[in-house]
Amino acid sequence: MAGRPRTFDSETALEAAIDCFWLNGYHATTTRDLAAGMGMTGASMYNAFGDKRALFLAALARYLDRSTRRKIAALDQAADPVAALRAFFDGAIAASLADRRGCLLINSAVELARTDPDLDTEIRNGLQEIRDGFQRSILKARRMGRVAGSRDTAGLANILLAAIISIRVLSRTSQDKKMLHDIADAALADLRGTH
Amino acid sequence: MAGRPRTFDSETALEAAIDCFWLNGYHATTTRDLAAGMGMTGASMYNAFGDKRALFLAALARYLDRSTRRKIAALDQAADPVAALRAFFDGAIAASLADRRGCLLINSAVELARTDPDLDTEIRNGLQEIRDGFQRSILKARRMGRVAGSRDTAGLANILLAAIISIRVLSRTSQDKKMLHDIADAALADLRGTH
DNA sequence: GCTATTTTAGATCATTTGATCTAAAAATAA
DNA sequence: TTATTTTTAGATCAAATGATCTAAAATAGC
Repeated sequence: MAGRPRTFDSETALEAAIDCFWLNGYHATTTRDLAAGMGMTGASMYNAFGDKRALFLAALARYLDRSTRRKIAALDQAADPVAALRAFFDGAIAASLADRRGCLLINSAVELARTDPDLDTEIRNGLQEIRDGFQRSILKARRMGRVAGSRDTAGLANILLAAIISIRVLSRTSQDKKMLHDIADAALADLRGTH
Repeated sequence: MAGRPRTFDSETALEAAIDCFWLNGYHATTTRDLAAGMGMTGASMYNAFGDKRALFLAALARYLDRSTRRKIAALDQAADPVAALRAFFDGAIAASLADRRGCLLINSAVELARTDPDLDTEIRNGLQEIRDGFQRSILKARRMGRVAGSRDTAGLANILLAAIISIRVLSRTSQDKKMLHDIADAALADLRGTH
């Protein structure tokens, strides 16, 4: 177990792969695009990450870890769950206006749903984690008296999930800031139960 | 201007092309998939519809005509705009549960946004037509006293657009009927301004 | 230094893919 | 019939694509 040392960092390379897939989607990204973007030769890429599908799965898993899960964790750690949800949506809108690639998870859900069992599980679990994170914040808000006890927290979580999905999808074709805020505001107003 | 007669019907063939692109998306659909699905040889396909991109544009345009625009027209013709919007969402949810391909327009927005100016225009216009159709129904409802005069009708239209997008996206990965109805119910409740 | 091991660079392979070509088939018009 | 036109069938082409191979390069352990 010696051997020539790698000239690349695995995590940096995987980040580059994320960028490739994120920009053009799975099918429109070639293995040459990937190797070039990752700054390595095709052989090294296949040696380190396996085939294109395995690389995509690794890239999506890392994206979920360093992006989606991090934001959900911020929700869980926030003292004020309603303010944290507001910050979540404000951040998502700002990110969507600055970077029009949308969300890799949601893009993948649309492009690749039901093409592969492993991928399907990863996508479904990713969306479920977002929904569950929302629901935990909603439950916390309810315990704090910020959400009426009669409300269906699962239903409210679904509404927030719908909002972030539509914001991410619409931002790929439109830069209408008001529209994105209309969507987020309505979802958050549903929490309060008032307009 | 004589010549051998075609053995296929153009509209039937285009419907078959819609089905191909709808099932697997643009990039994952090969010209051989298309020719086979359309029941013709590659040469006939290229002769009648031009290249793959042109065929996709024609398929998307026809989809918008026979699917999206037809539903918007039903909204415009309805005597009761609120009931019509309810029917629109109920129909979309039923269709989404029966056919998990989602909506070709929304799928294309995610897969192909900003890859081609013509395509971009078609997608943006398609989404705009839906939004404008919603807004006309909302304005009609307001004139009938079913929506408070103070509400921002453009904002409400955005909320309905967001709802249909998220329903169509989520139905590709989930068959959770309650979730889809939660989303539609919340959007329609926003119209009324009550919960 | 020598061997074993791993990575790298670039060529290369076998398919796939978008697209076209050729010739036969099937119609109309004269 | 004959000439003309359009479509069809299937082969075919050139490029792109996913993946692999070979040989050189670069390390650690002995």
